[in-house]
Amino acid sequence: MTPRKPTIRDIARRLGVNASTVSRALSGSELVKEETRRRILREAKQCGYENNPIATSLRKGVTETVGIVVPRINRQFFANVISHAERELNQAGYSVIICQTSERLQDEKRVLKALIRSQVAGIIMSHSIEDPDSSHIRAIVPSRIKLVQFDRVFYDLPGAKIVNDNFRGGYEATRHLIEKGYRKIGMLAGYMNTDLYRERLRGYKQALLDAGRPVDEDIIFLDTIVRETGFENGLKAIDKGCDALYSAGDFSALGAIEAARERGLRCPDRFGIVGTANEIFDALMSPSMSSLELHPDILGQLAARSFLEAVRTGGEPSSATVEVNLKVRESSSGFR
Amino acid sequence: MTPRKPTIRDIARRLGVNASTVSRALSGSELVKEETRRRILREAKQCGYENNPIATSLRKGVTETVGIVVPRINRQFFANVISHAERELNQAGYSVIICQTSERLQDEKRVLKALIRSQVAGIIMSHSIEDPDSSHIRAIVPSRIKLVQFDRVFYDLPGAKIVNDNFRGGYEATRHLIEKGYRKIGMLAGYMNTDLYRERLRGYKQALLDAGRPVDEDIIFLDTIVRETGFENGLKAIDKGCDALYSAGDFSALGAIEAARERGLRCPDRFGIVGTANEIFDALMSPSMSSLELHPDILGQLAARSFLEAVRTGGEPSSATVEVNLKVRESSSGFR
DNA sequence: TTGTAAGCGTTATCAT
DNA sequence: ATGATAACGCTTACAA
Repeated sequence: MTPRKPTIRDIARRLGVNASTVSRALSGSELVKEETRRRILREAKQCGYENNPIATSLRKGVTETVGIVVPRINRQFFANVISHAERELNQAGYSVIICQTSERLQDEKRVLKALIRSQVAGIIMSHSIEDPDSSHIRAIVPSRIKLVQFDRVFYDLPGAKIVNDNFRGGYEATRHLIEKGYRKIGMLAGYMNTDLYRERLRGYKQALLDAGRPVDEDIIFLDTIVRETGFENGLKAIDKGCDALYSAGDFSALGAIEAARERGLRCPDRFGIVGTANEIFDALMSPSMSSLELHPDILGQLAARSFLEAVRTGGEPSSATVEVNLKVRESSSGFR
Repeated sequence: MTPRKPTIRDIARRLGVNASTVSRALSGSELVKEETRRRILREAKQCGYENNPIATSLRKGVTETVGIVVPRINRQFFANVISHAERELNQAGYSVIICQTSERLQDEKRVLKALIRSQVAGIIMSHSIEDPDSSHIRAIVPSRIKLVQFDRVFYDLPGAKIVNDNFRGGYEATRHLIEKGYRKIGMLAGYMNTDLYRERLRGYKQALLDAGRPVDEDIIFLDTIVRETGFENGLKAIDKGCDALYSAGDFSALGAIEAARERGLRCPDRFGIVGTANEIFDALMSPSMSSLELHPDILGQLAARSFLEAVRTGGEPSSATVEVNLKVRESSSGFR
């Protein structure tokens, strides 16, 4: 027999005060006499009272929950962002609802609607690769909800944008390959509907220009960046005379190394490559892979803090750019 | 100016019926005249009505939410379980709140309490390594909440247990090493307060016994299984004459390979190893690492379905054991 | 088949 | 400083 959980009314009755007084005492209002407050707090603790957040939410019209929306929970990068954001938010008393879109526009709409409907206080998201633009997000997310985008962001939406310094990253990776003596450097560039890939590409081009080299659109591959396409485009790049590639992803970089092997070019002697994301396997492969290291932990933390700060101040969440850094390993150690 | 979202009362008023009728119609009750139902549904759709799940939850005393509790969100294995469980649950209309314990008992208690307080319908969890036993879970989780444990489970708790066939896994991995000609096979065994490690160890021992070999407790390392301890214990094992190890984790296996290298033993010729979990890097390393492949996707799916089925039938969620399979690669290809 | 009314547990408003 | 009261939006006996 479970005796029903005590409510503020139970406490009120036992102490001969009114429920509203108990509510005030519990929520730390100034308008309660010190002694009354003490009696209430003691009784509450004593009878194991616990606030019912659902009732509070119904009354207030908002929950202490934040939705995190990512393309895939099980991608290392996103898992790390989520992990760190979750920690921050939990510490601040927020629950976290996690949703994945599987890179599908339809799913993104669906989960956003579900989050809104359950009255989350904020949404921290990285949009799907399928999104043609931000219009559906604008249409679904009401202005009262704090919106924090990270990694893949739409600049025409309100709210915070927490991003990697992708321009800088593309620039450094490419400059590094140039310095190591590679002559014809192509790029596995990713999807141009996503800002972060456009930025990495821009960095790549700028590095070439700054080194007085031509930009050859013919060796810039605007394609998905998975292992298979990395292999295919790697072959094409090599056949077009490339002796190095900067890849906007590590898996496609992996495919490109396989392509070099397929063509009998030893990496790094005859073919250099730099990937992006510094996946665990990069350091363990042979040759080990140079890669642009991102910082999902910091992104997650900043995203969470941006939201929390906005709640505290009542203002808009604030944006940030996170530094990236190049992990130099064997795969780009120089043309010989 | 946002016009307040329509409620069932708004619909009721406009149609000249009672709110309760609208509620019934929307929840698919039989007790509504076909025509009335149609009018209500049409009006609801037309005015963009959306049910407020918070009000429903307050009324019913339970939400359509499931809590998933794991030691770390960003561990590949757990991220995969979560990802697949989330998909199943979302499809069934459930939200998913994800919590991590960082392997700490205190955090586990905290998040469990938070989930209970927010009235989740079920909890899918894998307990923390720090847990001495199941008593805190029993104390916190009320019987009305469906409990589904996976991977790391306590058998003395009610509810479902979805586990890998760890005994079989440990057995197969060890038998494989025996067949490949390794003579003295040790084990990086993990934590004995966790059933899954006990089972893998049991499998290891049984395989040795079945092959007529002695079980030497001196080369069974009951320690954490991370890269560092894998290295340290790998050194010890080698110094005790081991020429092979079965490791209950891939990272510790990695450390052990490094230990072999440190001692000048070539893997796999003079030192064989089989890891566990089939992490992505296993296939990319050199030598590539043999590993016991687990199936987090299936675990996640089964855990979610077990919960959903229990809700449907009103009964207890049902348990399952998932097959594991050995991925044979270079690191165990034979003593020479 | 539909309406009435009470209530889930909390908080905000107004009055005292 | 406290109390009374009315919501928040929905569901469910019970009545009609």
